[in-house]
Amino acid sequence: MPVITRFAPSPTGYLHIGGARTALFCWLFTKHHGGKFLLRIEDTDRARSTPESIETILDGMRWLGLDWDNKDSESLGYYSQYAHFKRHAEVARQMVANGVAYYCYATPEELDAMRSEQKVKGLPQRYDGRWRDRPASDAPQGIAPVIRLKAPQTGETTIRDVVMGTITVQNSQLDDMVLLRGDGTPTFMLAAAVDDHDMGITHVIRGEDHMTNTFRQAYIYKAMGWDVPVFAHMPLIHGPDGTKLSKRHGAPAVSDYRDRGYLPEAVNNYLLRLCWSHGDDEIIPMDKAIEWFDLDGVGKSPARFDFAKLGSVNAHYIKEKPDADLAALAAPFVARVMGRNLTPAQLDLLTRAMPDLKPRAQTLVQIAEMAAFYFHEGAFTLDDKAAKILTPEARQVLADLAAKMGGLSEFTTEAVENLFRAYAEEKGIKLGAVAQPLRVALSGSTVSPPIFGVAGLLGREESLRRMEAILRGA
RNA sequence: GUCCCCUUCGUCUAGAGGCCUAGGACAUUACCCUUUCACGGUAGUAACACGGGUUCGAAUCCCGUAGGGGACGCCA
Repeated sequence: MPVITRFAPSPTGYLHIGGARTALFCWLFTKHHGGKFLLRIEDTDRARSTPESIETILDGMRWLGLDWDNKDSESLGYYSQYAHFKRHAEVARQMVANGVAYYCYATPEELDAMRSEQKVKGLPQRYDGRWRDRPASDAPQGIAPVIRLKAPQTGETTIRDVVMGTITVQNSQLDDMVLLRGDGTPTFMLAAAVDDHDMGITHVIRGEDHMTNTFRQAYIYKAMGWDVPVFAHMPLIHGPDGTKLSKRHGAPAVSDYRDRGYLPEAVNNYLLRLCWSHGDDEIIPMDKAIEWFDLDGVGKSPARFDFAKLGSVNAHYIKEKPDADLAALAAPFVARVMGRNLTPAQLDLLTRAMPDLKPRAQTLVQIAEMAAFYFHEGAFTLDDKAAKILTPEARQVLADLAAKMGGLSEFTTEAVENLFRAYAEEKGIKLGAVAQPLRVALSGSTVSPPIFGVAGLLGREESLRRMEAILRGA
């Protein structure tokens, strides 16, 4: 039987990085087995679902390269749960007709009161089944009832989960959850089960926070006589402090990673290694991931998110990326730092500078910050450290060398370096004593890529302009 | 509170009863390389939550304890 999986986010905000990890595992599992990976947007909560949010999710998925297989077969480009609400309602009503679900007229206020009371008494907070066995004649006027599942109250339920193992729960722990709301829209509990069945999903891969829902959804399958899919619940990703990863931890959305200059291949690689491993392998490109990934390798314990490690993985993929590609990716970040877009000539310079920039950065943002000086116009604002370099001696060095640089027959990195080395040797001073003043003059800072290379890239005219500007400045 | 799950270096993990003096990666420390900063290289610090079993032998199996996480909505 071919594998069919789905990723089913609700469009009520951004694409959560934890959700992306689940999607990645799901996608990898599907690709590994040559199956189909479907995208379903769970937009039944009309009050909270937004089109912007859907676009954000789609964007995130595309950025990560997690393409779904139903984008051409659905009119919207994905399966919309809300579009199928009639089907969900029909199933709910059928369950009532079959005696496995019932109408409940309890108001939300009434249920709130019930839960508060349970909490005060230290009892489990569960629906108490007050309408479970009441005859239809008791139905009050003017209240739109919900439909609840008539869950079994005795015995136990066992589900087999590929990751979590065989788990059994006493049915007395289950309550009668709402399947259809008073307004006729389905709840997640119903809609997800019905859609998974209708879409032919063979493997339900989702976050561990859905674990307890599984026991209850199992009854929907049973009541409808449907085959139960294979369940696989992924451990959650926690923040550095061990609690559920959220806004509080800084970067909960996939878009945050793009904005911070992480490469999608690095994010995927990092995410892949959370709760899953392949021996001692750390750098795992997508093709290898597809080859190696399977659900039996997924661990049960949650993982904490570590930005330092993500940074190092990102640094690896940055070094690996061709200069021109990287320059194109970094250009918007450089533009952000400079406050204006790069000209084609500047993009070309950025590309040529990339070999010097790449090994020094963990993110595109860092590349941009480091590269900004190449495109700087006017005088630099020097910090204390840089200003301190410019002693009268250093100024003399710069003045001497500026004159010599003007006379260089060929203005290349090697020529400038040879010139400076010869000068340092001749004067009996360290190379640093000539290189640092040049660095400050050309980059405006005490830290930069190798400075002779910078001079070579900037060219004679611009290099001399910057040196003279520094010499003119007090 | 009730139920479910989890527990190897700071973090991600390897580990399927003897290969474990517990391996790798990130982080961290020192040194080397070096025109600054990085990259790279070398070396180091650092963990089987605790307590009982089972066994000739346990990080690996069992039980308990503690700690952590998750779920308990007309959210998904």
